[in-house]
Amino acid sequence: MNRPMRSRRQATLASLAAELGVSRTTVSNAYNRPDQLSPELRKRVLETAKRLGYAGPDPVARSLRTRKAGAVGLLLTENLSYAFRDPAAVGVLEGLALACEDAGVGLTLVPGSPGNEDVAAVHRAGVDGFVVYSVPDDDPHLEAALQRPVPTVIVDQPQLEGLDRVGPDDEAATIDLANHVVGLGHRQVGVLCMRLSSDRNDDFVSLYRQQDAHYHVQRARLAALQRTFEAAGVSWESVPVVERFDHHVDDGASAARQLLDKHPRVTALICTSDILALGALAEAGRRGLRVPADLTITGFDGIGEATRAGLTTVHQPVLEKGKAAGTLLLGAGDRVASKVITLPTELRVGTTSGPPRTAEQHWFGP
Amino acid sequence: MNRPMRSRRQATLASLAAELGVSRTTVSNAYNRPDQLSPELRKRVLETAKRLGYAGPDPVARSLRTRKAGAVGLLLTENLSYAFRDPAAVGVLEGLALACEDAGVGLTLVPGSPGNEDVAAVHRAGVDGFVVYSVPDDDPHLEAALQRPVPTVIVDQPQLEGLDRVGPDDEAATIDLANHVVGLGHRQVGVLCMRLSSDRNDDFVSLYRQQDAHYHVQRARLAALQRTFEAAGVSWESVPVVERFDHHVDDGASAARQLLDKHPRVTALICTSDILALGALAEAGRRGLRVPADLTITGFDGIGEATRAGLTTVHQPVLEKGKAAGTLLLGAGDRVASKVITLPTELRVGTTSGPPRTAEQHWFGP
DNA sequence: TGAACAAACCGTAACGGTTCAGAACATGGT
DNA sequence: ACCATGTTCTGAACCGTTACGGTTTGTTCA
Repeated sequence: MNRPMRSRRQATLASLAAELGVSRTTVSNAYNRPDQLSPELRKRVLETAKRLGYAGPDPVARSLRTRKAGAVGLLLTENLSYAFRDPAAVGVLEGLALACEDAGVGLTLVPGSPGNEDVAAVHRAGVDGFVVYSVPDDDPHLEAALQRPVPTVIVDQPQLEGLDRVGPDDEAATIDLANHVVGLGHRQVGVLCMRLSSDRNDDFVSLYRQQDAHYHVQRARLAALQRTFEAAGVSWESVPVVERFDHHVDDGASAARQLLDKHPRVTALICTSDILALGALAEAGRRGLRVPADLTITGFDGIGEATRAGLTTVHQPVLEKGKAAGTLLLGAGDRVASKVITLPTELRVGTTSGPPRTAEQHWFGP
Repeated sequence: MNRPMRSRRQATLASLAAELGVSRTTVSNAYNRPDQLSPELRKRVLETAKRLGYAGPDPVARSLRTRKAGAVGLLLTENLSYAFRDPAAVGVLEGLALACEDAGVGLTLVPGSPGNEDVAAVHRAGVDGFVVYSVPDDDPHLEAALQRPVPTVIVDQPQLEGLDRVGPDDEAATIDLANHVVGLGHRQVGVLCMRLSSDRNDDFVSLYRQQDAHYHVQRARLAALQRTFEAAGVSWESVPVVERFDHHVDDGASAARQLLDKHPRVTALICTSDILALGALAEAGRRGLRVPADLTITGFDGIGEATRAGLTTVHQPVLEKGKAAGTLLLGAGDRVASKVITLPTELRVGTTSGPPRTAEQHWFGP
């Protein structure tokens, strides 16, 4: 124990009132409505409180009475590290925390009971609302949150009718990016993507698995790529897509390795996140491939390290995303219609994208 | 509003009991002690609950009665971004979140009411304990937390007698690093450090300010550097130290610029964090300085990006730090003595440190 | 037959506050 | 002397739950 021993039992508002010979109401007012009692009495109350080691009204009891928990809950995907290791996710967290701080409420990370579908923690969380960040379409925790009589806001995914949501237009953004790559002349491309479903598949991805992905964001990005490349005359079936369940830089590297080993003629690697792209970049270096001369690499998100590495990517305002989610939730009290906020994205062309290697340019020669 | 309209008033345990014609105790038992009632009745209770839109016992009321909030509070420094932008801090957060998840409790980020000393949020937080991360020696929020009748664990700083704490041995680790730099032959060094006090000073630091720093960690690191370099015959007064209030890569770059502009003959830049070092690295590149041929740069923390950049740094196990804080706090219930956990650190020599430039080696020549 | 015991359920008293409608008293205006 | 107004404080109800110590009912077994 690192606290000094107080009296036999912790002081309460009632014991304080008894000690002072005043009513509980008065003590309560001393803390919450200073104008409701004389300054002298208030001073006496506060002094006695200090003497008795009373740190003010119990937050939980107060919450019960006022029907305000003073905190919003954040539901992350089952794997916490997944969220903390990606600066894009951390950015959302920061934005949300900022919004909460502004409103003077806490932000509670609700334990996800990794792996299993134990949803009890969602029911046990003393919060005034939930922000659900990037979970699969049929996530049980989301469902549990919706059962609670508090508002819920979704960030990124899933996209559900009638629910508040904030996120970018993944499809439009990806089309932009794909057009950039197509415009450079690439026709032999490969794709590195994140987890598509809750069953692990660190391997190439079938067309079916792409379309059946449980994660809306990945599904939308892949679909947008498919659409754009097919419009450019590239058969999507011929485009190798490699998936990674985990989401570290090393996973991006190993995915790039796997893809390039099998498809060495690929001239561009489109990654659905910057983290994966950074890994791909490392792998390219390891293979002695010059970027972008030998290989174009693109990311998605626009995290700081990507900018520093000169990565061509789609930047999305993650901080604003978190903030928007927070303000949306905190202002959801008496709103009647659901609200969807679409955030702007920006294609940022860096130094990792360029025309395909000259060896292949005879395709376009005279 | 994004929730369907329930009945006139939210269902409670009592209304459910009334509807069913059983006692509240029984309904409570249906949720908390299934063995205390017949399976049929329990099923009936749960079904009726679903029909009435009752999502289970109210968490706040339950907390009041059981005297368990089911969450621990995290107190960060006044500036949230400060914490989220540094992967080292995020690592601690992740570790702590992991420990909380294991224990099935939430992790609440307590709003710090930026800048001002409004400590109310600490008193309003419904939590079973506090983790205080890296705050100045006299932080009012820490003081407020200690007043609450719940255990508190400190991470990194401050170092206070009789309080639980987890952190590395900053002094020993820094001495290791300094000896490495000294051993390479550097005698003209500069230092980039983080905020030393709550008053902003983006400038060179006086000796007095170094020793009077309100942040224990920075004070310890600077003191260790001073000790080691003076032992090597370097007058510490001649060593330029530049401070940055904020803590982004750009701040490291500008600090390096400021220092090198005034002291171009410096052969090594010791930074008290990897973030600052990464900035210094960028600035060196901008100046056309080769690292380490022209300039040695070192960091502190061992974050991922630093490793990828080949930075010479001191690695500390941030994830374990957070985890240790969590387990320490969660197990603090009936402990009687305060506990201090010192984490191991490791000097990681990368490709950014080497002997000083040859031009100056005539100092040591025959 | 009835004592013993387990299973199923219940009543009451907290848990520690906030809120609201007044009571008691003083002040000032007419 | 009377009423209106304001200040300061109080009593009781209520927030939704769980802990604790019962009671009731049914079964088993000597």
